[in-house]
Amino acid sequence: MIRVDPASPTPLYAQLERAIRAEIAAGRMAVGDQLPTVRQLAVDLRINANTVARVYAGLERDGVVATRRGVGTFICDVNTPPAPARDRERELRLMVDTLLADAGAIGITYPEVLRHLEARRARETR
Amino acid sequence: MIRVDPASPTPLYAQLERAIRAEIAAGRMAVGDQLPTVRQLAVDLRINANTVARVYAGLERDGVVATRRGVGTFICDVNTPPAPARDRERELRLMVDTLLADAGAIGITYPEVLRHLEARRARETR
Amino acid sequence: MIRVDPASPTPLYAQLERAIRAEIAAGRMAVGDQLPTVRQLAVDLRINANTVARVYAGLERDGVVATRRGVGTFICDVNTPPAPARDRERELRLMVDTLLADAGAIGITYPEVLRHLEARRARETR
Amino acid sequence: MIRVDPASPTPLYAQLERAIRAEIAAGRMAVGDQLPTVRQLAVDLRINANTVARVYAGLERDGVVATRRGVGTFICDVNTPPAPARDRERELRLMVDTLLADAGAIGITYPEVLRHLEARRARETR
DNA sequence: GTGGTCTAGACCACG
DNA sequence: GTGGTCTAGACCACA
Repeated sequence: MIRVDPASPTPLYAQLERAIRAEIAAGRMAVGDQLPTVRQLAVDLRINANTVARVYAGLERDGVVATRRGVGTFICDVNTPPAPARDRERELRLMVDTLLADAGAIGITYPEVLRHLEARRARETR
Repeated sequence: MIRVDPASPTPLYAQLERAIRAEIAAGRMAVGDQLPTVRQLAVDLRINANTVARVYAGLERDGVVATRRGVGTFICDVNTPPAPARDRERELRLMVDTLLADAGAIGITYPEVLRHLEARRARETR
Repeated sequence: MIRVDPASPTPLYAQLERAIRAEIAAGRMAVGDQLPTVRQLAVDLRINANTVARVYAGLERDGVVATRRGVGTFICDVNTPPAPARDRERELRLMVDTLLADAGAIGITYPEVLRHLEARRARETR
Repeated sequence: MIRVDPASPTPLYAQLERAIRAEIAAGRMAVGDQLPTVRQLAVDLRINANTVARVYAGLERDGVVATRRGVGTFICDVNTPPAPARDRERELRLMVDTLLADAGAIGITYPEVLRHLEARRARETR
C-alpha cells in the first residue's frame, strides 16, 4: 500500500510520514494495529532503515504511534486535533491549489480532476 | 497568482516550477508572454532571486521559456508533452490520493473536498 | 583529467559540463561509474561546490547521470544523441574555426596546430 | 562572415572579439581596412549596438584598430605579440583540449577531428 | 533594469 | 560523508 517516489523532490521522510498518516485517517489502520518493522518497511520501500526510523520517531513524538521495545510499533491515537474552521478552509484551499497545479503541470484540466474525484465517491468511506 | 509555501517539505524551486507550468497548461500564460522578472517574482514570493533564476533556467533547459539577455524571460512553448493516457490516469490517482491523505490528516473528509472542488468550478477556466 | 579555466569568458559550469560529457563520449567514463564527489571535484578544480552541484544537476536533468541521495552521482547514460551528419560536420567546422582563430590570435599557425594534434595521436584512445 | 551565437554560454562580446581577431589573423582583413560600422554590424548580428561598440573600444585599447571620428574604424595593427615558446605550447595544448572536449561532447572522436583538420590543409594559407 | 555567474556559508535529507 | 536547498551579496553581460 505505502509507496514513496525517490525521484520526487519531496523528501522521502515527508512522503512516508504523510502516507502513514493517510492510512490512519482513511481507517485502513486502527488503534492497536502494528506498523511494519523499521527494517521490513525499509526493505519494502528500498530506502534506508534510518529514514524509516526517523519517521517512526517523529510520529511517536506526536503521539500517533507508540513503540514497545522488543515488540514493535503500534498505532495509539487516530484522533486528528480538530482544527478551527477558518484554518481548515484555508488549508483545504491550499491543498486543492496544489492538486490543480500538479495536474495542470502535466496537462490535466480541472474538469478531469473533478470527474476523477466524483468517480471515487462510491469507493470512499469517509 | 503564483504562490509557494516555505513551510512545505517540497522545495521552493519545485513548487515554483510546477506552478509556472500549471499557469501555462491552464492557458493563463500564452506563447510570447513575458514572465515576471526574476527580481520582481522573488520579491513577490519573498524568496531569494537565485531560487527564481534557477527555476527559469530549468524551464529554459526544457524549452518551455526563452531568455533574451537584458530583456526578460518569455514563454516559447506551451506544449505539454502528451503523456500517455495510462500515465495521466496513474498520476492523477496519485495526486488525488495525496490530496485526500493530506486533507484526512487534518480531519477534512472526502465529501468536504468534493464540495470545495465543485464550488470552484465557476472560477476555473478549464 | 578534467580542468577548467577561470580566465575563460566561457562560464565555469559550461566548461565543466562539456568536459564531463567529453569524458563519457570518449569512453573514459562508463555506465555505472561514480563521478567524483561534488566537494572533491570542487576542491580539485578550485571552484565552489555549488558550481559543481549545478553541473551535476543539469546532467541529471538530461538523464546523463543519476544521483543516489547520500551515496553519490553515477553515469547512467552514455548515449550521445546521434546528431545528424550534416550538423556534426557543421559543428566540427565551427569548432575548428574557433581553434584556428584562437591560435592565430596568438601567432600560432595552421601547420603548428596540425603538428600538435598529430603528436597527440598516441595518447588518445578514440 | 562574422557570426555570433546568442545561445552559446560564451558571452557575445567574447565571441565577437575573437571573430574579429581571427579575421585579421587569417589575413582576411589587413591594415587600413575599414571595419563595418557599429550600427551596421549590430544589425547584421542582431545584437545591441552597445555590445559592438564595447568590442571595438576594447580592440582600440589594445591598439588593434583605430577609430577616426566621423569616418569609421580601421585596422591599424596586425602584429601578434610573439608569445614565448613555453606559453605558446601551453596555450596550444589548452586550445586543443577544448576542441577535443567540445567535439567529444557531441560524439565526434579524435580521428574525425584530425581528418577534418588535415582536409583543410589545402585551403589554409597560414 | 534585465538575466547570468560565482562565491561563501548555513542547514537539511539520506546512508 | 554524500548530495540538495536556500540565502546573501558581489560582479558581469546585455539592452
